[in-house]
Amino acid sequence: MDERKRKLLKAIVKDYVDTAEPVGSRTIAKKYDLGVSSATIRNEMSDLEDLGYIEQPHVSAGRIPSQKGYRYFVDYLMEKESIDPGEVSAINNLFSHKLIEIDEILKESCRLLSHLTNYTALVALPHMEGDTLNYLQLLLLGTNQVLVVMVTKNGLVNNRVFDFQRPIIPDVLEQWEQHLRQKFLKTDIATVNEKLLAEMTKLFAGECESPAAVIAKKAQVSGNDNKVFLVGSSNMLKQPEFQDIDKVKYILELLEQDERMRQLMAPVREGDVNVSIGPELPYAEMKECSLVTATYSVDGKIIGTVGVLGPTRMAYSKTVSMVDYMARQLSDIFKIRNQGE
Amino acid sequence: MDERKRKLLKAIVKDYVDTAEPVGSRTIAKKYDLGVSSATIRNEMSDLEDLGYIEQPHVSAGRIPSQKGYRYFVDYLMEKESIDPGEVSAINNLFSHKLIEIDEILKESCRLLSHLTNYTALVALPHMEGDTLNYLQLLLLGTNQVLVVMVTKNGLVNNRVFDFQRPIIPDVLEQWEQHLRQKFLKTDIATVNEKLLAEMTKLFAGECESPAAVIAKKAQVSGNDNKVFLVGSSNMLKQPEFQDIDKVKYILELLEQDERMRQLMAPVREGDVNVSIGPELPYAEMKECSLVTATYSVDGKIIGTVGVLGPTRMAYSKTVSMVDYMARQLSDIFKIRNQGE
DNA sequence: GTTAGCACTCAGTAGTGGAGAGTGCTAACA
DNA sequence: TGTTAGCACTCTCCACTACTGAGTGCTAAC
Repeated sequence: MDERKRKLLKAIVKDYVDTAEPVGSRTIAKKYDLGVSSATIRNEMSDLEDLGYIEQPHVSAGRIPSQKGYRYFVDYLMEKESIDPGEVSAINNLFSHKLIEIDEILKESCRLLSHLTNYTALVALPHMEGDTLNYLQLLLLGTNQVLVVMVTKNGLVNNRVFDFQRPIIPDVLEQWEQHLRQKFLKTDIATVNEKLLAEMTKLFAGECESPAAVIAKKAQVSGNDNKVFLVGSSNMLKQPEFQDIDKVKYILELLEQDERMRQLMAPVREGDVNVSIGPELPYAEMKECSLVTATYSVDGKIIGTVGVLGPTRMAYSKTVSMVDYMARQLSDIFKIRNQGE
Repeated sequence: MDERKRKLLKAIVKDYVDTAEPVGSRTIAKKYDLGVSSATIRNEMSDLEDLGYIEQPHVSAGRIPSQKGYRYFVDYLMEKESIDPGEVSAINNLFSHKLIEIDEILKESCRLLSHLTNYTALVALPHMEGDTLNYLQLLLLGTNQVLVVMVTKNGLVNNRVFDFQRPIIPDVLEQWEQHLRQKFLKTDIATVNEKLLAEMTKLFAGECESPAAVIAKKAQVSGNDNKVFLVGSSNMLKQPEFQDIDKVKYILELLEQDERMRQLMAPVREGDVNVSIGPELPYAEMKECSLVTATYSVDGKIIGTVGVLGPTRMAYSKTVSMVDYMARQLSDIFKIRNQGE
């Protein structure tokens, strides 16, 4: 790969991303100033094809970047693009204290990301690893109902209502509370979830009305571990490469499967933006898609992921900048929140 | 409309729903036992077309039902279809106490409805009209933070954390609590939301750290008023009439607009199943769609809506039964929940 | 090593000609 | 008067063909 080939590959990727049409040698010669004629470009393109960076849909068509070609572009050729000031302020606006719930902030981030990139945006919610139980209170609602309030260090509040067969004496309730507090306060959430059920069953011993399965579920501190927001799946339909209903149908069906999306958004590595191109993605249906993700974190601990899914023919540079910026902003927001508490 | 025309229209609708192909007179004569020849059917079809119940895509094609034809079918011809036992048990299974959160139940209902009908399912979450504040407690988290827990009669739990500039004295907190309880317990949520902010601002007078907008939002009992679950939009792509990307693109874009979906799911009338056919829907993009909705309620009060969106060429009978059953089951669930309290 | 020129390939498009489905009309029939 | 068989007619759909244009690879000259 000499310098000229690199320039050529870059030009091919750029043009193909812009036009969605296979790029011919004459087009390159006219539009991009490589200082050589189309014949030379033809020779170089032939080399690039032999090397596997570009391919030809059919013999009389131009070339399009291969997965390897995109990978090379993303790893070595892509220049960092600065984000449009209007777009920066749109993102900053979002975080300017108008929203309270973490959920809402993330949902709106997702919406905005989709809107700014014109692709499909995904945001995986913060998970609770490393979080601890900071507060636990049992409250009597009426005579036969107990409300359990649990608050974690990171500000996650959980409520559970338990129905009992006979009235609860406040003194007993306080005993229970003391007991549970001693056992679980300052404990990390994983341990709480592991042991709280056993403890509660022991305490409530047969007096609680709900079936065992319900109690089991109630005795868990549940967070947003499992949630993935997804906005703009209809943007897929706007891409010229997805004009085929069957192709796009499988993609959209996949997008509707929360579990799959969760796996897709599992954090890869911290700090950096990660780009997965076509066949690098774990689902065959997405072999013509690319995913750009970045993690957001607090205290160096990854707590969630933001991402953008589009066609492999994606505006990588812009998308990477955007996802990166959004992730950083989210990390900042959570830092501010945690300081406030 | 004599009996024979009715039978004919019914046959045309049935066949078109099954095959998605315009129905010809010979097809009817062969497949449906009307006791007359195709020539007679042709004459009758010509009449039905004059009356506006069916139409011809082009001169040498069969007939398809018009919006008026579907309307007549739904209002007068459709027979109530009993639901497949397997499907009934699938629905009942869903409600067999495995899920705790109302949210989860509704989300799963939506998912199931989409899965059973093969169309797009919508569930609008219960709103709080008529609900009252049943419980209010202020809890000290650390020294500078107050957790406000509010529980409504219908079991909606709300938590709000307020940050204060200086430590809060427990006695003061109790005073505040007494005051707020006197003012708002047993009050309906609308009034609470209207007046709680003013009251809190008065009490907390300048000591609270958050900006005014955040306090305002925190001083609201927020429910699920605005949420609409939507599952199975990719099912739209499976319909033969939606093989045209542009058509389906506009529909999917519409489905992504929460506000629009909220309006679509605004309850129409109680108890009954409502069917909106094509142009009867408020959005032009949906002129080839039909929506079947039913409300679910507690104590005769509508609290939410379930619905199924599909092509106008919809299996109305089955869909109506399904939506109806699901709505009734949801009403039952909420009744049981309320009795439990 | 670069370039101009040229033959060649192939997707895409427009035009053409059945084939088939379905109708409307007419005339005969019960 | 209502029903039916028959037939001409219309129009979509599909396959086939020819043409065009984009783009290549190769060769020979610079």
